[in-house]
Amino acid sequence: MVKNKFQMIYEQIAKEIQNGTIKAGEFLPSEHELRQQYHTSRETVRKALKLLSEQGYIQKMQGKGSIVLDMSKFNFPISGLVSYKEVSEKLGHRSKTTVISLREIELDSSLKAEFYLDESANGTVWELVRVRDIDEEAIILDKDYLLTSMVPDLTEEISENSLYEYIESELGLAISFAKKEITVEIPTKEDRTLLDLEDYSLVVVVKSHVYLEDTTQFQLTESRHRPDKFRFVDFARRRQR
Amino acid sequence: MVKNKFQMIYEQIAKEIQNGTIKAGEFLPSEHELRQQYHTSRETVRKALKLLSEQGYIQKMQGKGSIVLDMSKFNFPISGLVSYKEVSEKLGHRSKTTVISLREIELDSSLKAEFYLDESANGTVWELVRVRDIDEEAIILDKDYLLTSMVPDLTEEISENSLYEYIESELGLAISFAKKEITVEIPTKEDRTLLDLEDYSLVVVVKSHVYLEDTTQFQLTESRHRPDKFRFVDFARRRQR
DNA sequence: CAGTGGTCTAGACCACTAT
DNA sequence: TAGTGGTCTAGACCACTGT
Repeated sequence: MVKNKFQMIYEQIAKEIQNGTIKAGEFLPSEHELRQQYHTSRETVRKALKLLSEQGYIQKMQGKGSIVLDMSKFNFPISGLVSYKEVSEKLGHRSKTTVISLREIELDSSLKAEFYLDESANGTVWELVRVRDIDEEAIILDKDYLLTSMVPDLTEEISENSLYEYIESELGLAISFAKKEITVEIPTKEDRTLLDLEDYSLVVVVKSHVYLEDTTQFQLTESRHRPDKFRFVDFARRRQR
Repeated sequence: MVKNKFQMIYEQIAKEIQNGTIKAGEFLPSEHELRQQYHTSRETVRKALKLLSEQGYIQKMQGKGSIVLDMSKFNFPISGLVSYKEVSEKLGHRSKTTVISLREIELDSSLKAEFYLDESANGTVWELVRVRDIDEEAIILDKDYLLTSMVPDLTEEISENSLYEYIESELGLAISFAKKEITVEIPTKEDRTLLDLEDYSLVVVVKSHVYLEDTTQFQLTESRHRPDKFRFVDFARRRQR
């Protein structure tokens, strides 16, 4: 699957930490030892350790070694661009996705602005509206806009499964980065109609601009959550100053 | 200040991007050229570019080069562990911090759990309560808990300025990483008393567990925001699968 | 094809931590 | 002092992009 040596080492060690083969609080073998174990150079080992550190698996300490962190304290960070399907599978939620509507619409001014397109641009986007049920309650309203120029064929069936899977595996597009913005807003009529909002007077809105490897923006997602069920967890490292 | 070559290169290029010396959509010089410009090796150049890429300055494209991204689209991500003072300075907000209370309290069960301490542990923590005014309105309630064993002396004066500055510069402690959690809750009486909540029936709560380089947890922060003023922006890259 | 970035190597020297 | 991670080097080969 992945052929890079440093990715292999990363995955191997990550697995050992998840297994409990190496426990929180213990030190990894030194970079020198890992170099021998994996028959590789030190820089390659260090690339793997850098990844582990960024993902919150380990903490590197100069002069001492790399200690394994207790990731159970961090319970599943949702950061780092993961799709709803990937997250909910990890959590083992009883979730269901219903496609409310899927249609091709003309780019209007507001969409052009969101896609940073020129006002003179024209074309169409897919507008996809989905509701996520968790434990039999309609909790999340997902509104997606995708440029039809990049995703020509989209069906309700694909939308019920994972968009990302289809885009990455079938279309071969490489999703690279995103800007996410979390705000709190007053529910729209659509929110009230489609979600089980109970008495809540606000919804949490996660707006994402998603970009491909070639820096073209191809997706805009607005994820509207019932506030009591919303939870965002992030693991962040402080940059050296 | 920073002596590492790759950090210097990173800062230099970052500055040129912020200046507009290199504009969004343009390509950086190739790694080969940068190596010559900075009289260094290619791996060192690559370390700098890796950082730029992680921070959202550039996008690397194999076979083509490194293109400068339009960061104005991302307007100031707040992720990556930056203190309130650092953020509000960047934004140029008219903000004011008021210390409501600062006292030393015994660790109770709930705090021990938050600090992942054994139930048999004992000791004290600083409990610091501050209100942040933005444009003359009380918008954010910050509740901090710091282990007194690590931060023996804390004064109201320090608390009004930046805690992090004091901790890093004065105490020489190295803040390394944090877990952040964003949820939405019903306001407490304290929230209602101290904040200008208007008619809002919910507050956004950002809870952070902050760790030092040696992996000891030393701070717990609960930042409670009036929902209409809350905004969290994040730039995330998708990990290769 | 030439030019670009991606991976990997073997080795050097430095800074920090322990004993 | 020995062992650890942090930085830097010079070079090799590969994969991808454009012409």
